[in-house]
Amino acid sequence: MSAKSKRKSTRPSRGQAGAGSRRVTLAQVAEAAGVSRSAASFVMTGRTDQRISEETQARVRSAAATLGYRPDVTSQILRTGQSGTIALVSEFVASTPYANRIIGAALDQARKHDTVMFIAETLGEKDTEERLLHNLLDRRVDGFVYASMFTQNVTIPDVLRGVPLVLLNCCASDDRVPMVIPDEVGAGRTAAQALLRHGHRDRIHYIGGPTSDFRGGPEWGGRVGTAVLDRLAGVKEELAHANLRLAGISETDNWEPRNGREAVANLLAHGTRPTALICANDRLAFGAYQALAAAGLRIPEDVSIVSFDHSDLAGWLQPSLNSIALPHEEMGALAVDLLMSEKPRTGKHAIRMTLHQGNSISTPHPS
Amino acid sequence: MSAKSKRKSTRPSRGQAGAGSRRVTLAQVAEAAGVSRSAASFVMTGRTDQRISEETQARVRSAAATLGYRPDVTSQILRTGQSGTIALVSEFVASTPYANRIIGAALDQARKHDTVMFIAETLGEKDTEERLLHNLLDRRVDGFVYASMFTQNVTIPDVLRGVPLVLLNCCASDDRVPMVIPDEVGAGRTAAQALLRHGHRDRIHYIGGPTSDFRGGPEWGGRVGTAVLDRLAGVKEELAHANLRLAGISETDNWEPRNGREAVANLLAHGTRPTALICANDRLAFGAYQALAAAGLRIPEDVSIVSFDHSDLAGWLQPSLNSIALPHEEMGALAVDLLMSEKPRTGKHAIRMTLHQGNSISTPHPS
DNA sequence: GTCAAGGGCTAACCCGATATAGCAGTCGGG
DNA sequence: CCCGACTGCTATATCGGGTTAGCCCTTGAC
Repeated sequence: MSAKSKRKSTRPSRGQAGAGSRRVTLAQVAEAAGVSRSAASFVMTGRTDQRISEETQARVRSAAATLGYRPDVTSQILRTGQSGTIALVSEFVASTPYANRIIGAALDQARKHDTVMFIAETLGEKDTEERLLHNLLDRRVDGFVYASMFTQNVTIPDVLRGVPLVLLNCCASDDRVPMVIPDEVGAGRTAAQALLRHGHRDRIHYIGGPTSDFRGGPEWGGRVGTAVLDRLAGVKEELAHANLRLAGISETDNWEPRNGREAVANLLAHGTRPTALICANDRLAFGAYQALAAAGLRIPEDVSIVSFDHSDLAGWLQPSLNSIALPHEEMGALAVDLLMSEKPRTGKHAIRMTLHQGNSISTPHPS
Repeated sequence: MSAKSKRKSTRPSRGQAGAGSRRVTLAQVAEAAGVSRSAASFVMTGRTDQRISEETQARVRSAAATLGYRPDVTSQILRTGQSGTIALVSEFVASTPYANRIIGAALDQARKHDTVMFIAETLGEKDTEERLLHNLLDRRVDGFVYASMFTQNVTIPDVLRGVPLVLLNCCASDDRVPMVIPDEVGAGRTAAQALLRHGHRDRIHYIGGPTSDFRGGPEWGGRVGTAVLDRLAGVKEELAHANLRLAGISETDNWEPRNGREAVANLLAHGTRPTALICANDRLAFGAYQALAAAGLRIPEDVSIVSFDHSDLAGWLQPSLNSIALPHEEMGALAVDLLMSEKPRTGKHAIRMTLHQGNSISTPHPS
C-alpha cells in the first residue's frame, strides 16, 4: 500500500491492489463491442476522417461506458508526445503566503483548459531548478510558467530553450517570451493621485525605499526586485506632474512591520510630521499604524496612509487601509492563458493595479 | 510554440521544436556503445541480477553521458506501472495563504524521496474533485495526500479505494488510513498552562467558540471543523485539572479580526474585565488587540493574551503575541513520509503544537 | 459482366522503455 | 570428448494506446 516500491522488485503489477491496477483497456472495450482495437480507438478519439458506421460507434461507446473505460494517459503521451500537462515553476510562490493566490488562479485556469498543472519550487537554488526542469521535461510537460515571488529580472534557464514558456512576475531580456507583470509604475501614480485628490501637497513621505535596487534578504537569495523602483518612480512622476515632490524617503532594509514602525518612529523623533505616508507594502503600513498609534497620532485625521499589495492585512487594520492591489489572481490566470494560446503573444503584459478604498485617507489638517 | 496543440492535427512530433523533440533514446545509446538495447537498459537501471562486464558497462555509461541521454519517464511508467509521482489534493490549501506552508514542506519532502508531486485544488466541489482524482489516476499517480485547509472530518472518495493514501489535516472513520493531524487538545492545554503558570485564575475568557460545531462560511463550503472543539476542550481540561473554569466564552461566527474586535468590545461594554484572553486564532487575537487599545487597556499589563496558529501576524503585533503553532511544515513533511513509507503506519498521527513565546502574557494585576 | 469508387473495417507497426527467455562461448570435471 | 555450469550478452514480447496502409464488400456506371 506504499507509494514507493523499489523498481528492482517491481514486476508489472497485475491485479495487485494499487493505483495502477484493474484498469479497463481499449482492447477490452473493443472485444466487448466486437470490433478491432483500431476501430475502438477511432471512435474514442472521434476521428472524422475514418469511416465507422453510426451503429458501430454506438456499440463501442456503450461498451466503454458499461466497462467504465478511461484511456491510459501515459500511453497516449508516449504515442502522441503531448501530455496535456503544464508546469508552474517558481522559487517560493506556492510555499509562502505572499503571492500564492497566483497558484489558485493558475490551477483554475489550467483546469478550464482541460490541463493538469505541476507545481514545483526551486527554493531559489540553481541546481535544484535544473533538476526539476529536467524531471518535468522527462515527463513531456507541454509548457512552463516560470514564476517569481516578487517582480524581478531573471535569466531563462538553458533547458527551457525551445520549450513553450511564459514568465510570470518576472522579466527577461528575450522579447520573444510572453511576460506577465504588474504595472507598478501605474500603481505608483495611482497612489500619488489618491493623496493629491485629497489635497495633500508637500508633506508626503515615502516609506520603503531604498531608492536604489532592493535586495531580498538571504531567504530570497539576495536577488534584486524591480517593483521597488517602479512603484517609487510612478509616485515621483505623478507628483512631478503636479509640480510637487516627495518630502522625504525612508529607506528600509526590509518590508516587514518592524521596518515601517522604526522608520515612522524615526521620522517623528526627528520632528518631521508628514500629512501622508506612501508605504511600499501593507506590512510596512501596519508598522506605520503602530508607530503613529504609539505617538498618539490618528489615522487618517493626522496622517493619511496609502499602500501597495492589498493583502488581507489591509482589511484587518483600523481604519481599513487604502491599498493598491497586486493582481495575483489575474496574473496567474493570464499566464496560463498565454501559455495555452494558439498564437504567441510575446513581450510584456502589464496588469493594471487598482486602488481598493479604505478609510486611511482624508484631507490634511494642518497642525 | 503554444503548449496546446489540438490532438487531431498532431502527428507524433519529429524533430519539431518543442518540449518533446530531439530526445536521445536508449536505442541510440545502445548503438553508440555497440550493444543491444537490453544490455543498455540493464546498465542504466543498474540491475545486478543481469551479468554485464565492467567494460561494457563503462562503454554504455560513457555513451549515455556523451549523448546526454535521459530516460523517457513516460515509457518507463507505461512499462513499470510506477510513475514516481504523488499528488496532493485539497480544497484550498495551495491557493489561500493560511495553510500553504504545508505545500512547501510537502514538495520539499517529495523531492527528498526523488518524487514529483502534483498539486490539485478541488475548491470544495465534489464533482471537480472526482474529475481531478480520475485525471490523476489516469496518469498513474502512485499515491495521494488528501489534505484540508482546516481540521475536519471527511469521507474518503470512492475513487481512492485501494490507492495508497494519507489524510492530512483531516480524519476519516476508516482506521486503516494514516492521518496527520495537529494535537489540538494538547494545544488547548498548553494555552491554559501558559496562563496558569503566570497566576491567572478565574478571569480567563475564551474568544472564538462556538461551543458546538464550527461551520466554515460559504467560501469553505460550510463544512464542520473539529479544531474548534478540541482547542476549547483542551483548555477546559487543563483548567478543570486546577479546579478552575473559564469565566466565559465569546462565540463568534467567524475567526477574523473583526470578530475578535467585536467580541472583546462587547465584553468590555458589559463591564466584564478579564485578566486573560485565549483566542482561537491569531486573527481573532489581532481584533482583541484593537478592541483593548480602543478601550485604553494595555497588553499584557491589563490583559494577557494567548492564541493559536502562530502565523506571521503573531510576530507583527506589539507586543508580540504568545501563540501556539499550527505545525504546518511538520505536517506536510510527515504526510509525504507516511505515503512513501514501506510499512503502512495507519491511524492518527497527532503532531504536537508548541507555544512560541511572545510578550503578551504577564501576571495579572488586580484592578 | 467488369471495373472503379467508396464505405467500413482490420492488420501491423510505432512510441521508448523494461522484462524474460534463451543463445553462443568458455571453462572445468569426469 | 562430452556434459554441465557459468558468463555475457541478444532477441523478442510487452505496456496501452495512436496511426497508416490496405483489404473486403457493396454499389453504380458503362
